[in-house]
Amino acid sequence: MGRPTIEEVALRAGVSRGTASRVINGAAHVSADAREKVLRAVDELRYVPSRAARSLVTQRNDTVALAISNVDPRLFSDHPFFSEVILGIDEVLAEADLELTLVLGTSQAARDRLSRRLSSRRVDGVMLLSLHGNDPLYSLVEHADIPIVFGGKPLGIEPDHYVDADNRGGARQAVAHLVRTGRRRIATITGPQDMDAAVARFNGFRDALGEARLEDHRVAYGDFSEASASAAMAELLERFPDLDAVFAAADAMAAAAMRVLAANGRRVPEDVAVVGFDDRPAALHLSPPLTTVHQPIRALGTEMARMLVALVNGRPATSLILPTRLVVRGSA
Amino acid sequence: MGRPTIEEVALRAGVSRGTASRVINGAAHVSADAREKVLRAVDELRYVPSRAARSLVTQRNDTVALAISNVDPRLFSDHPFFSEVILGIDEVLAEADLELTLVLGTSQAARDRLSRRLSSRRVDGVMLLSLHGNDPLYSLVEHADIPIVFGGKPLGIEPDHYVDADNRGGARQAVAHLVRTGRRRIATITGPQDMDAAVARFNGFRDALGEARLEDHRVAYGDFSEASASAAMAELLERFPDLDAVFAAADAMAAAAMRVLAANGRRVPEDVAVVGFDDRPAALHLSPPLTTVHQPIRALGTEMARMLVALVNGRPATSLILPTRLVVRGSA
DNA sequence: TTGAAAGCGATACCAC
DNA sequence: GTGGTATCGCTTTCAA
Repeated sequence: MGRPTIEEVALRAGVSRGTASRVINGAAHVSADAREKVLRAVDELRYVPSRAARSLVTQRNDTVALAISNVDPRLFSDHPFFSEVILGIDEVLAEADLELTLVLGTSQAARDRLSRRLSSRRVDGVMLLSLHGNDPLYSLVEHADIPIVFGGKPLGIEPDHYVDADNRGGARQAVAHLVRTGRRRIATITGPQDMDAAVARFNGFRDALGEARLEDHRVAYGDFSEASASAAMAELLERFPDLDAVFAAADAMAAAAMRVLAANGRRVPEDVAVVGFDDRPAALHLSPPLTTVHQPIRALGTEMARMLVALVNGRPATSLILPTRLVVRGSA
Repeated sequence: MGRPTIEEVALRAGVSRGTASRVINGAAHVSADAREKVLRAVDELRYVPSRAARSLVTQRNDTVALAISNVDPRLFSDHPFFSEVILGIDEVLAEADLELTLVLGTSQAARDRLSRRLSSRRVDGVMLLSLHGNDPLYSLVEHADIPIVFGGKPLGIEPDHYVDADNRGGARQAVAHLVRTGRRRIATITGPQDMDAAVARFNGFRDALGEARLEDHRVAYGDFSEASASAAMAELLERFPDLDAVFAAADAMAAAAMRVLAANGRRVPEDVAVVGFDDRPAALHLSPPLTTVHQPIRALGTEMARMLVALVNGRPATSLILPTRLVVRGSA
C-alpha cells in the first residue's frame, strides 16, 4: 500500500522513467508535451519522491544539523539566544530548501549520536554552537569530511569557518563608555574562561582600561550564570569597596550584580555604574534599565546558515565577525 | 572516495553480507565467532551504515519532526517556552534513538515544505506545537498517514493524540486565590481567543468567579504580547477604575500590566493584586515577584515525545493533561 | 547458522 | 529529446 513511485507516474504519463525523472527535477531537454503529461500524472497520483531513494543515489541529504554541545540547561532555557539563532538559521535554510536537524549534546550518548551522524552521511553539513574549551566535539569534527561552521569561535583554535560577534570590541566600547563618563575604579565579572567569548570580553575590558591608563585588577570570575555573578559581585565589594563601576560579561550576570549592589546599599548608577553584555529583552526591564552591548544574535544564525549553504554547494566562504554596539540606558 | 560499505566489512570479516548485516542489527542466529569478526571489521573500517540505504528498504527514517506553526517571532524568541519543550523532547528522543528535525511554519513556503515532508516519508511522526484556531496545518495533518501528536490542544477539535497543560484548572486556581485573599472586583487580560490555551484560561477565570458568585465582566482582550497587555490594562483602568485585581493570561502580559499599573499610581499588591500564567523565570525578578501559575513546560516536551515514540512503534497512547499549580509570590 | 540474490525507489549515463 | 539499464548501500527472503 505504498505511495506511488516514479515508475507509476511514468506509466500513467506514457513516458519513460528517465523522462519523468527529468521533469520532476526540472532538467532541460524535455518536450513541453511530455512535461505536461508528467506533471499531470504527478498531480493526480499525488506523487512525492522518496528522499531516501534519492539520497542513496545522489549522495546528498539536503539536510544540515545544528549541534549544540555542553548545554547548560539553565542557559539554554532562560535565554532567547538559542531560539533566536534557530530562527535566523531557519530563515536561510528555508530559502535554500535545506532541512534542519537538531542535535543537543547534553549527554555523552548524544555526542556519540552526533558522531555517528556526521559519518553516516545523514547530513550535508553541520553548525556547531557554543563550544567550551575542551569540547569533545572538536575531535569529531576533525574526522568529518563534511562542511562545518562554528557559531562563536572556539577557544584556542582558528577553525576554517566560523561566525562570531565582536566580543572584544563590544567589551572595549562598554568599558570605554564607563571611562568616558568619569568612572575610574572599574571592575569586571567575567564569563567562564574556557569560552572564547568570555575571554574576548575580558580582553576588551583590559584594552579599554589600558588605553585609559587605568588599573585592571578588579576582576572576579563568573560563569555567565546569575548565581556565579552574585558571588562574584559580593567578592568584588569585599575586596574593592571603592569600586565605582562594573562591567558584567553577560546581562544575566549584570542583573544579579545589580541585586547584590542594591542589597548592599549601593545605588545604580550614582554609586556604581553597571554595564552588561548581550542586550537580552529583560535588560530593558531592570531598574534602572541596563546599559549593555547589543549582539546581533539573529544575524549570527543567518550568517552561519548562509556560510554553510555556500560550503555545502561547493562555494567558498570566509569567516565573519559581526559588529556589536553599545546601548546606553539607565545603569551607566 | 566513499566510506566503507557493509560489503567491505563482510569481505574483511570473511563472512557474507547477510551475516554482517545481521550482526550490525543485533539479530540472533549468528555464531559468536562470526559476530566478533564482523564487529572487529566494523571497528577497523570505522563503518557506519548509510541511513539512506537503510531507510529505502525498511521504509523507516528514525526521524520525527517538530513543527511550530504560525510563529510569532517575538513570542518565540522572548520566551523560554520553545527551548524548554525542545529540551524535553530531545531527552526522550535520544533515548529512543530517534532524530529530530525542526520545521518552523513562519511562511507559506515553510508550510508547503512541511506538507511535502509529511508525504515523502522523510519522517516517521510529527509533533505540532502551538497552533492557532484556523491553522492551515490542520488540513495537512488529516492527509498524513503517519502519527501526529499535538502540543496543546488545538481550538475546536479533539485530536486523537495531544498533550496539554491544565490551562483551565490553573486559571481557576489563580482566580480562586484572588477571591480567597479578599479581592472582589477582579479583571482579566486574555490571550488570543483563537487559541485553545487562551480560551481555556478565560474559562477558568469565569469558573472561579462563578463559584464565588462574583461578576466576570471585567475583561480586556490581549494576544499574549506585552504591547497588547499594556493597551488592555489601560483600557481596564479606564472602564473599571475600581478593580482590585487582575489575572493576566501570561506572565509577559502580567509584567506589562504591572508597569501600567505603576504608571497610574496603583500599588501592587496593595491596591491591585496581579496574577500571571506561565511561571517563566523572569517572573521571579519583577517587583514585587509575580504570583503565577506554573506550567510543566519541559514535561510537555517529554510527554509529547513519549507519546509519539509509542505511536511510531505501533503502540497505543492516550491524550494527556498535565497539572499546573499556583505559585504564590509577592504580587497577589 | 550462513550465503546468494532479489528488491527498495530514485538518478544518470549511454545509446538511439 | 527519450528510453533502457546500471547503480546507490542496505535488508531480507529463500535455500542450502
